[in-house]
Amino acid sequence: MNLLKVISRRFETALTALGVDPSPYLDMIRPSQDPKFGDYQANFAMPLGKKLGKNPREVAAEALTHFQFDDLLEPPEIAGPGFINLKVKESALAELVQKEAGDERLGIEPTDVRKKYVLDYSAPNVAKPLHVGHIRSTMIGNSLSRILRFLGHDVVSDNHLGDWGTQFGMIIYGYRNFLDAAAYEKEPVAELARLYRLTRQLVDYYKAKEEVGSLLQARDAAQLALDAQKSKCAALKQQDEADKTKESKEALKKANKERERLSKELSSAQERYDSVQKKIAEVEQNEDVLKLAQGRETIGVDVLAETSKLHHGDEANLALWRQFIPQCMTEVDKIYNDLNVHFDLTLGESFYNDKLGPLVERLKNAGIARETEGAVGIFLDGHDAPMLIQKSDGAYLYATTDLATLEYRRDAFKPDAILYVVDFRQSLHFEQLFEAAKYLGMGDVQLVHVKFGTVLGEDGKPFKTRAGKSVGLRSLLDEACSRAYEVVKNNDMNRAAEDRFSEEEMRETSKRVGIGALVYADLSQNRESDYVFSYDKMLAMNGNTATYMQYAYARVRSIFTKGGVDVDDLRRSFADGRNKLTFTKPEERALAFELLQFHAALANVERDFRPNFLTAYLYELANKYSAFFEKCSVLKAEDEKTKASRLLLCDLTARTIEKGLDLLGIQTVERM
RNA sequence: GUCUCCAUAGCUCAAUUGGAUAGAGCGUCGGCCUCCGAAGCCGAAGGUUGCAGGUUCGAUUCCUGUUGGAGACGCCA
Repeated sequence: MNLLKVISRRFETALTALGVDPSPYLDMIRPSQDPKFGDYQANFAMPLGKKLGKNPREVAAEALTHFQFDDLLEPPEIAGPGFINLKVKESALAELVQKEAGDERLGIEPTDVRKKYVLDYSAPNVAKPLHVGHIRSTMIGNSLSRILRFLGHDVVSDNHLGDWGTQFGMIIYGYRNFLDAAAYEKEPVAELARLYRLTRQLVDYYKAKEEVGSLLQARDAAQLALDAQKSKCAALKQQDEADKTKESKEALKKANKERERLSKELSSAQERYDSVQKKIAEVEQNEDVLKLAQGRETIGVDVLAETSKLHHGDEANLALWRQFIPQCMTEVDKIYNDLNVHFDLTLGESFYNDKLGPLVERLKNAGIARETEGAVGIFLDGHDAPMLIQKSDGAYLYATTDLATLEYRRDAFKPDAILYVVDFRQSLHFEQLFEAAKYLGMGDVQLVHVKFGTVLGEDGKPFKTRAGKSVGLRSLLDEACSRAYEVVKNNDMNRAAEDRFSEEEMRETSKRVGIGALVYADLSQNRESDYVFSYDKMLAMNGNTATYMQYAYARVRSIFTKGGVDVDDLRRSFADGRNKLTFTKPEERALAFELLQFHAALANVERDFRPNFLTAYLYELANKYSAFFEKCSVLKAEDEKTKASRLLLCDLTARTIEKGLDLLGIQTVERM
């Protein structure tokens, strides 16, 4: 039940009766930010008063004469410049909450504007291990998929794997040249990862050797420029001290700014130089690797050749590729399993391989794409550079696959909307892609780049460990579980011996708690902002965390266990009128009202594709429950009626938390 | 050089899209377990929302300028 919607509809009637078009004003009815202003507030009287040239308070009063409220609300109050404060009647509130408690779907009716969504998320490059950066796309997409489904939409989730790029050229090259057959026999995934890293290292090595000279020159040039600017600044400073005019001051300021810019340029040139030096040193200081490097000056083009052969249907390379893919996927799938992530489809880039050539031909023939400097591109309105869809060597690009994917999805699923849960740095690419989609006649499909920010290290740069390697998702998950294990075990020690967890229960519990914390930490962030990675923050277990909600849930469950409550009978007793929800303390009412806001929270998520509206709601709910828990004894309530009433609030709270967490991909535990 | 995004408490982040006194967590300080689970609760301190203008009944939110940070910008994905 979305109470706000009901109230909105009634105001729609009231405003229409006033003779105004209600549509722009209905959004101005919203939950109050402060309980002293009631439960909801309507803010339309001020702009409306302005428009009608009347006193806003009068407008409010007039609207209220047409507003039917007495079954739902206390008499509305007009406050301040013309705010209308609304408070839900206790009897109505009790009735609504009872209804939700008796409903499988917690009172949330499936939407009446059912849409078909294609949801594109996760999309890792399967040749490489997943790292911390992959968690955002994966978890945001996964929770959106669950939420949209629950709201009644049709969702096709598709994992657009990177299974066809240069990385496979690397692995194939590595396999042909560096394979340790015994290791491959024993642990194929680890060996493939090693081959990838080694080949990559050697490619980088020769590239670095090629670049090192010019990078050194660039650094020296930057140094010279900076030195020159420094003396210029010194001269200008002397000048200024002598003249002390406005002009001399300006000139000095400008020169100093330029000096700062040059200084930054120098450090970035230095950084680039150091980075290639390091790559060279890493190879040359390791005898074994150096030996492998010798005589492979052409490894860069050789790797590309392997990739190209694969793309052009070379049987030997295709056979290797078919052998590698499932091996690469075992580890990825294991992580998906741990994270409670599912896909309806997994159509990687390779799936579109044979569609690329014909697509480019069609676009050329239709005059949408044309040749430019040997390559083929689509020239788009509002963009200087064309979107290239074929390289001058004939190879296809990212954009080509994306266009082919777009067409395939249009034809296969006929979606109303396609959502791409992808890093914000690809904004421009999607702008171009969506623009190009119009040329393909897809103007009626809603295309959304659900963008998210970068995971940063403590230095404010995209996250890397000190060794320069990104934190693997596997080790992050393991760390999450082991930290949770400590806490769970510590708590368990305080229990009576006969109540303690078995080792297996302990492991399962700490897995749910640890991974829940990790997932929640990501989803509770506004997806558009970058965030700084920290183990302590990602794996925290108090405050606004999944653990807090899981804890609230476990406390409810423990009341039911301890009280020997038959939940089914409890629910029935309200349905058949034996019991009735009543509020004797303010904490009960506050909790009941919060329970009613679940639908609105999900609607907010749907509007902006932002799961953090749901986490914020769950936190608020668990918070209200904690206050209720402190102030209202359940099992030792004053009388049986109050006890039953409170038990129902507990039951609905637990179910709402469980459902809410489930929609985020997080599991609950009965005890923790 | 062009374009995009960001700037909120000591730190990390919110703020239901323009609403009333800007909220949490962590950290700091002080209270609360003979009482359904203290992974909790209650309270205190902490803010010129980067800066300067503008729009209006009302601005963290919209506009202009400015400073600082991040990112993207035809043959990578």
